[in-house]
Amino acid sequence: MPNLASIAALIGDPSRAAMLQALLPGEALTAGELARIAGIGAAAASAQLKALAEAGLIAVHAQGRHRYHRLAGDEIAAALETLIALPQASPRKASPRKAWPHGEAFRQGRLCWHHLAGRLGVALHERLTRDGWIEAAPGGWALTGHGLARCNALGVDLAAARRAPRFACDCMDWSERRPHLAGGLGREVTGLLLRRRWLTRIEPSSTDTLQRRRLTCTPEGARALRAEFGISL
Amino acid sequence: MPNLASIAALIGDPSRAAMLQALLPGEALTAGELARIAGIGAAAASAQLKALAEAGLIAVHAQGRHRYHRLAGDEIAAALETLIALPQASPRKASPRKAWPHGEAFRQGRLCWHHLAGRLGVALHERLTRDGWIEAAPGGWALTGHGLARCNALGVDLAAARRAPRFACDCMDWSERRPHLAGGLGREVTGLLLRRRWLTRIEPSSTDTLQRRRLTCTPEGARALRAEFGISL
DNA sequence: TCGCCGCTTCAGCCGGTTCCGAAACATGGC
DNA sequence: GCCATGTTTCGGAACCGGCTGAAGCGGCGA
Repeated sequence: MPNLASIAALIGDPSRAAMLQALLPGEALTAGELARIAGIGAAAASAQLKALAEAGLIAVHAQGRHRYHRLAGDEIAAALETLIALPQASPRKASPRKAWPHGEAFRQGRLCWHHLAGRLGVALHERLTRDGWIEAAPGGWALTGHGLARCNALGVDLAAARRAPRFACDCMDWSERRPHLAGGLGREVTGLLLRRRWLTRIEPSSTDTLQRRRLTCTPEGARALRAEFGISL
Repeated sequence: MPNLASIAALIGDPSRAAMLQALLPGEALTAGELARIAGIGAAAASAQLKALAEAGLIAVHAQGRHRYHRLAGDEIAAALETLIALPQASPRKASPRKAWPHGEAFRQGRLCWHHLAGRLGVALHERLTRDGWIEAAPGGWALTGHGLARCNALGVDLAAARRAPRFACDCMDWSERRPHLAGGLGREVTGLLLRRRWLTRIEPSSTDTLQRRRLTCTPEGARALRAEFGISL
């Protein structure tokens, strides 16, 4: 019952919130990087990261003298996005559908955890279900025979996708209010789109966490998405 | 940018979190009631409620010497539910699909803000879209001609529904991971189901916020839902 | 009009939390 | 083996935020 307060309090600290936002694109960052992002010393960052890990919000992976931190799962990322989207959703003066302050480009395509979100993500999800690539299964989605063939043809690493805690499930898209594809399959498909440069990070080096997550479609990507998935922008 | 931290901090205080949870069923409560629920004095409660109202999380309605407080919108309720559902979603030991601690009955049907959520809510949403009661519209859903006729036949107060900030939109259901119906229409339909006693609150007087939100289907309700909506449990 | 009740404001206290610096530990390169 | 780098632990100080109690305001009923 005290879950709500304890978890929200954990997210509510400015330093921890900055770290969590920095992890939203899905990359794993070291303790030092996170400390710099949050603007605090290494000692303080260490303590905060320990608290986040103990609460199960982030996962830690030690590699040599570095410790890589990443969000613990899709649900965490989705919950963070929901909270970030909240202020927009409280229309003090009954302003209907106020423009998202970070611009339409952010709405178009972005990384949520490490799968595709925004209009592109929702469109992809819709095509996969409607064209029979995936079908409902206990706890999420499973590939159909058709989907299996198409994924193999595209070069999606299905083995990696199956190693994820969940193979394929929905993740609510706050900007579109419809689900997009999450889980291992969502991650692998998104990775493929990025590797093929059908989608590109707009400002991967930006210090602004929101900007770092923005995705855009390349010209060849637009053609390929139409040919492979039937998505037209 | 500091939205995440400020909002989460607001929810993160134990007293405020208790108040917000108490408001989740959608009822409006007075400052005194909320103070008692949170276990703090009237003075402290007043300050906290002021902060929540200024942040746009709750709406206040003065009536005589009472001040009624309620959640400011569907999005707020949905975000709170997402956070409450989080701990379940962090499988420390990779336990797949651990049972929701509050039991299956909570998953079956419940109030989210003041519309129907859980398996029943998702089933209703699916029938309404699939049977052509509602169709996609800018910012949410609109009634079709068919849906209009059916709602009028059932006695749904559409005028009240249209007075809501949004007529009909999706709200993500964390337990089912599919959308259920929110907005004014969602509220009015749910109100109708409760008035007709097709659904009933299981323990409306419980002090446990979660228990107060549980809904169950009466025998006649099961028959009616099948006849009117084609929903079979 | 008076008194009751709900709520708000104000001052002051108290507790918790976060931060930094110093030191210790661990790792990897030379 | 030694040093540089990354990270954690410890102690102490400062800050912030919430709570209580008393007083003030406004509505309601007698």
